[in-house]
Amino acid sequence: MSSPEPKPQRADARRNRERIVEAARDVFAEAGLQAQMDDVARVACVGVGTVYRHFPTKAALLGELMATKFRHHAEVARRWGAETDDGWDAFEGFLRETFAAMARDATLQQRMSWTQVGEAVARAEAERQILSGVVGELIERAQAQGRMRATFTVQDVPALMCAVGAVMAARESAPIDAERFVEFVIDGLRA
Amino acid sequence: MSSPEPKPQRADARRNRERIVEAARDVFAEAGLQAQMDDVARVACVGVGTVYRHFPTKAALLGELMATKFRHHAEVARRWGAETDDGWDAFEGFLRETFAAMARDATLQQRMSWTQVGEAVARAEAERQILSGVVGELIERAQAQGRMRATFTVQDVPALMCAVGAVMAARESAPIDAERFVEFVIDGLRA
DNA sequence: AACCATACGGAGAAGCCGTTCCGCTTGTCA
DNA sequence: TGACAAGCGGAACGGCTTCTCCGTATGGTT
Repeated sequence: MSSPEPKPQRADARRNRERIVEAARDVFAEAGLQAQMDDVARVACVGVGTVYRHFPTKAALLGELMATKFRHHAEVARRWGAETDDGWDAFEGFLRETFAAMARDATLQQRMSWTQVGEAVARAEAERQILSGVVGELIERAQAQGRMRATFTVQDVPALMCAVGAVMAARESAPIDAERFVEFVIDGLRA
Repeated sequence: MSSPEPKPQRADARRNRERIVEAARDVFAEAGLQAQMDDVARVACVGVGTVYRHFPTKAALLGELMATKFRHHAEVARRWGAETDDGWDAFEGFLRETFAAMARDATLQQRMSWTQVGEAVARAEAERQILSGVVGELIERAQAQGRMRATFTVQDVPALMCAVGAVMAARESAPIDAERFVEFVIDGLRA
């Protein structure tokens, strides 16, 4: 339908795209949203022009990062769902692993609810829905087995992510124990 | 020692300072941190120069806002502590009232963990410590009466604030039910 | 009323940052 | 190996925002 063969990319172009995404992940993780495109380019050892060839705007680059993140989280959820029979254990495993991943680039995670990032999130909408579906199944199973609060729903997951992300991001500029907070959150979900 | 009589301010200056703070509260609450100093000036019906006369930088203005907020929260905590004998009820009342206040200007609250805001928070450090002291007493009482988890400490309060603030701020750009989240949080603190 | 220190207004300087543009380089394919 | 499309680099543009500067206005005081 859309593009049967979207045309092969030149080898260096593919390599550069890769580098840019990696650099962006590092740079945004460290400096937050106010990191500049020039920084991304420099870290990727590439000109700004090249960055813009691959991602037409900053939001597009951010969008790619978010999509990647959602894909990764969905993968984690799927794995726990497949490997663990107990519904609650699967969900708890997923949550802990995801939170740990967030700790690494909490800054980006926190900013997901931003003005400027609104557009970026929109670009990752497909991935977000997939993630939501997978996690929803985990939750249903845990509740069916009576080990999770019945009032908790998939719609609450973004709030959780948001909260934990904010706490982790804040940790850098304030003496906050994010791990303890995570324990409170998880405890609060048990039946 | 420092300034026995710091010199009286001219009446118009005092009036303008007041106006600026009020305007800043409104403007930042509505547009978040990216609101401009010009906006504040306009809403205050004052020139930018006047804003800068009273607050040498944007961070200083933000700092004043935070200090006010901390003072207010401390006042709320004191009131609940004085009027309510049951330790848990006092703490819960304080939390709920504070969260409700945060809902009104969640944007500002969330951004408290920012690079640029780091400086602003530093300027409100004194107020933060006072607040911390008052809330600490509430917590101790609730725990002494066995109605609150013993593992919870005053140091965890910023995390709570941060988390709830983030969720409330995110609500504007995503379908998140902040009230439900607040219930989870409070439930998680009960003994 | 007359004086002047204090305070005001707002144009614009200074600087930051996303994005564009175009001359040059390089991978690819015949 | 030569030709050319695809891709690259990075100077510079333009918009936006914080902060400065200084001529003007005004509250307070004598």
